[in-house]
Amino acid sequence: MKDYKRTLVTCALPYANGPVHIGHLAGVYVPADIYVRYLRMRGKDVLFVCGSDEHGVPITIKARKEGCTPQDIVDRYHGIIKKAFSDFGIDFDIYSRTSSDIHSDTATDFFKKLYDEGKFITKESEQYYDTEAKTFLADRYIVGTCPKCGNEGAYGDQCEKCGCTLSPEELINPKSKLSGAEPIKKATTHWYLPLQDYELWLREWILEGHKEWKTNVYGQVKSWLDGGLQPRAVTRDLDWGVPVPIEGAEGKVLYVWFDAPIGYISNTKELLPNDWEKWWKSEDTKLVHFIGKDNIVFHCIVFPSILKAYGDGFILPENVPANEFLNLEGDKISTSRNWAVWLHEYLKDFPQMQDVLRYVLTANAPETKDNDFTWKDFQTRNNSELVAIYGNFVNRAVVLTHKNFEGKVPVNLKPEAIDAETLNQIPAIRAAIEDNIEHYKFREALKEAISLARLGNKYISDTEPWRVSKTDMDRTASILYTSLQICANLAIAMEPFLPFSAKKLTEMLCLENLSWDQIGSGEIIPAGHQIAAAQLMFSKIEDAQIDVQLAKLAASKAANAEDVTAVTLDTAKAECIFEDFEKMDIRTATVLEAERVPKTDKLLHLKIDTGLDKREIVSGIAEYYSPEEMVGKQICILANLKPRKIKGIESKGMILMARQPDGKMRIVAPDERLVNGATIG
RNA sequence: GGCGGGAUAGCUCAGCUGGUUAGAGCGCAUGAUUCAUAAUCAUGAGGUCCCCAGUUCAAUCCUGGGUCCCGCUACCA
Repeated sequence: MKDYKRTLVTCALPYANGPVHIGHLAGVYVPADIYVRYLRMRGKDVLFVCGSDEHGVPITIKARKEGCTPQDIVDRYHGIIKKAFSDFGIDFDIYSRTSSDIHSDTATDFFKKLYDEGKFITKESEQYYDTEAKTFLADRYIVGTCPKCGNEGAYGDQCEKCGCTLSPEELINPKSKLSGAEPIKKATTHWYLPLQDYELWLREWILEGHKEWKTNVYGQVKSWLDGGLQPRAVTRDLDWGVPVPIEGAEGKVLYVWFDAPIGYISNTKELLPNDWEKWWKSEDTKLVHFIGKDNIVFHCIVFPSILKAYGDGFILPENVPANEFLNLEGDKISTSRNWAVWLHEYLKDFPQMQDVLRYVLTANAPETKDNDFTWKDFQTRNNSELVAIYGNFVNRAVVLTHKNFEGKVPVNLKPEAIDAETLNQIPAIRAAIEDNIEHYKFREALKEAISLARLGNKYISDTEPWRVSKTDMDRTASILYTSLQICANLAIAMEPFLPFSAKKLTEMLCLENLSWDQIGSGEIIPAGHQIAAAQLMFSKIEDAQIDVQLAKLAASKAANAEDVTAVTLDTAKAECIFEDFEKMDIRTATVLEAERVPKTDKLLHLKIDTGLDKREIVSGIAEYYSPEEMVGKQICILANLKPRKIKGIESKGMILMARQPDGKMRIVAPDERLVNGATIG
């Protein structure tokens, strides 16, 4: 392996439109923090960089909703997020923000250089434009009726009621969120980074050069590369962000995904104005990006391509250890559904128990696949691992020392073989911890570290100092001497994982300035050294505390269920006149034939008898009805809807459906058999 | 439908380039112990390694097909 002089560690910039939850912590920040703390304990030169990602459309939406400015929003969440990280011991060298001036300058410089050197291409496209507000509309700024569920408040990119993804063109009756006006299509020009130009280079760099990357990362990159890369827009029509530094580009900003990763660089610059370049432009700097799996493409394809295009010696990541996702009690974590454990709330309910969460999230980290966080597991791991194994061992050793030697580390008067045999196992454990951390396997590394405490418990059980002390104080001295050395080893080995309790342990042992290299030594604490009174590092978590958390989640779930019903039933539509209704040609019809549209999941291809004619309809009901049960069914259709081609089939009309609170669609059919073609009115 | 990831003990997960009785932690059972936050230590029970076929002297691991779960993506008038 290459010998690097320093390591630059970055964490995905959290998006400043909400607080952070356990999923963020488990996937990105805790593993990165372990890695950094480990390197620091080893005396390595490390820089740990992060910050808030503060641009982009969702923040402007939130601001509008709350009647404040985007800056107000990001100021609020930047503060909350920064505090949460600091409270959990995630000690960045700098946690800055992309709304800073230095970031704006850096991102501008990147864009300008690429622009000047002709690294972009421009494309003109038609996008929705609000003539009253005189601005182009981002997808999120367009609302209309969802074509799938009829929700009138669907956004241009997504309907939050049925959860489907949309494009603005799909919305029925699109309206601008800004002015309420009906938007018009207008041409706009944007700059694109032609990623396909970097395809060969990316292939060589990652597919050939980094086969050791995690399978999920490698696989995803390969999938993108094999699928062929497309030019990617790097600008947007928006007024919140870094302005595009070109004449005639007023009202345009850099796309948030262009500027956000540059934030790693600008934050480094902010911290080290004169010295930042060695972290970004020296071949002997090792760059590691910690991210979640949703960010793989940006960190492995887009950002490296930007750096490559920029040139000037910027280094590329040596690894991108992306984690999978953490679920909560069997369901996906969701901010909008309030299905999450928020860090600031956790600390209210479990004050001073950061390490317990750090432990559980690491022991059950989603390193190879999505994992589930359950409160029951949280409780069990705390009680039977942290309390019973780690905390208990330390407590045994310290209490016995006070009982027998007034809290002074005894002299190793009468060593026996088992002492050395026990201590001799520590170097192997240390090596395993190191190897696992260096390969980003933190779950396994933690297990090894905890095994030190297991070793200690076994040693005490085997040597029985409480019994020996009745007859042989010299031997007791050696046993406790050895036990305390194991405690000291633990204090060092656990520091990267559980820094708060490691600090407690270090204080209990009255030690300071420990370094990683001491792990394996049987002489960390000298004889005669006074240690402090025993204090508990961890305490038991009772069922009642867990029940409170489960009740909280149950309340969230109940609130959501009600919400869904309310939204489903309540979206009253605007008044219309009889003539509006009269335009609709709604009729009865009977399904003659039905089959699945090949290569789709949701579409049925139906042939129906409308009385007037026999025609074909494509309908997205395959999830709810099989072709067999559709044949012969009488249905109601909107017969004069403008035909539209779906998957190459001309669909003439639309079946009337009713959506149920659970989201499923049911056919609205006549109560009794009617003649086909009867108009409904 | 396309692509990627996953499926191994009751639970959460390891298993490197195919090779003797498939591992760990928790949980469970039994025994020991009482210094310690009813903690610890020992022993044990638990597995058709998702299914089918193939390659091989040999498959949890490789190949093909299938099923189920997660993510991205297409489709929904």
